[in-house]
Amino acid sequence: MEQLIYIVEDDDGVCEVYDGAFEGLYKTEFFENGADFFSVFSKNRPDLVILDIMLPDMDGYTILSKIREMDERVPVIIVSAKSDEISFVKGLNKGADDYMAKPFSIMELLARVKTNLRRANLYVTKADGFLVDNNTYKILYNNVDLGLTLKEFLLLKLLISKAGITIEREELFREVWGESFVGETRTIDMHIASLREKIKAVGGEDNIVTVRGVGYRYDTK
Amino acid sequence: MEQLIYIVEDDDGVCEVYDGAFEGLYKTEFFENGADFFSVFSKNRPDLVILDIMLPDMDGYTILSKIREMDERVPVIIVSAKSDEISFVKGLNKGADDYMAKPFSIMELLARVKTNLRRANLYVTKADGFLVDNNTYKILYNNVDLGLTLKEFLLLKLLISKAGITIEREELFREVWGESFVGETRTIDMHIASLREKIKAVGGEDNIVTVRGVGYRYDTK
DNA sequence: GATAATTTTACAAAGGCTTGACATTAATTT
DNA sequence: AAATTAATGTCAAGCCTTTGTAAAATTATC
Repeated sequence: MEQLIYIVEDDDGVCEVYDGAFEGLYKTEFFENGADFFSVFSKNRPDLVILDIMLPDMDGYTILSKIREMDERVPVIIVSAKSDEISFVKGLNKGADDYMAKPFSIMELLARVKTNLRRANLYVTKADGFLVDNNTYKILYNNVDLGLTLKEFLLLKLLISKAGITIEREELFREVWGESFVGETRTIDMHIASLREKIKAVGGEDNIVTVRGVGYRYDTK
Repeated sequence: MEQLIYIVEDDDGVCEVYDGAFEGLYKTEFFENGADFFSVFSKNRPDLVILDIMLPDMDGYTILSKIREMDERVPVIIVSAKSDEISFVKGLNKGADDYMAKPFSIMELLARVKTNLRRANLYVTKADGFLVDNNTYKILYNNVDLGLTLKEFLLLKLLISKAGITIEREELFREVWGESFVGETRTIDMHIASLREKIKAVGGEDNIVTVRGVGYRYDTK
């Protein structure tokens, strides 16, 4: 699975550097400004974001906060010409995963991207045989497509990405449905049930654990 | 919940810097060399490791690899006086989560530690042979799952977290049940009883002390 | 309008929690 | 020291909440 990187950067020269560095390694998409970025990001999630903190239309930190509202986990590397600590610390506090000061070397860039991808994918790759493809919205188990619907995909992806951690029903609702928990309904259970069924259908074990009174958790073997 | 950081560093001056930076924030333990470190690490796991890559007895990368063999998840920040990229890339490839070049600032150090702890999501506390895992809602005693229900989990967690302090029945009720104390009932006693039973079942002592007329207290050995 | 996806409804099954009666123990009074 | 009182320990029955499941109803998609 080729990994996708979104790059928010308005300087063409710098974009070319990225392009050269990532060629053949990762798929990239470039965005000149925050608005362009979010029009795509809201629909499709990359595996990593490289974010220039100095942009024309929107403050980089605002973008970062918005990203974190929409996606808690996608790795964000912020890039800045300012090498002062204030912006560095500020970025990390706002939920950035890493920081690079311009100018940076190709090696440093590649190493940082690699580490951050490794980190983000740690759970996924560890999740015994599952492969989550955010581009196609498919999840494969031992290379067999589970044939999930959108809600099922989001739900299982969330569970797998937080493998080992129990996710409260309220949070599941918020993350998958984007709403706050609404009263009593069997919706979540329904989707869990079909996930279990579909996983079993391709020979997978049922590693989705019910935590009574709390929520669900995906447990690795 | 205080988090524990292991620091492998042979330079006393640098150790003092860490000490000052982390004071009151995190609990720290220092190790001068790899052998010392592993003698402790094999028995007790910290929440994060800071590893100097230049050590007298063992190559830092060897230590890193050994850590990763033993623990896939604990965040490791490598620190090096060499600011060259080779060691940086090498460390990241060997499974380090972050990298800092000496000299680094306190702010940078704290920010990196914070981010890495956040990411690790290690929400686990250890005390007195107990391991409270908020991710799975399990409490282990000597690595054996007590098999607690939710209420039992919350109750024991509360008792352990306030070890040595007697907690009034009213407070127990409020914290675990989320309500104020309602008249006379044997509910709390029941749960205490099953806790004692379950702890005994895995060979633990009964360290839950009844304080007549007040409440209960967990006493550390 | 047909098909697929999602939510709702209704009910069953499980599991956990509470209750009340009674036993036991500790503190207090006589 | 015995008696009294109050608080806690214990047990099992039953209730209540939560979850599982199937099917129907609704909503979205093409």
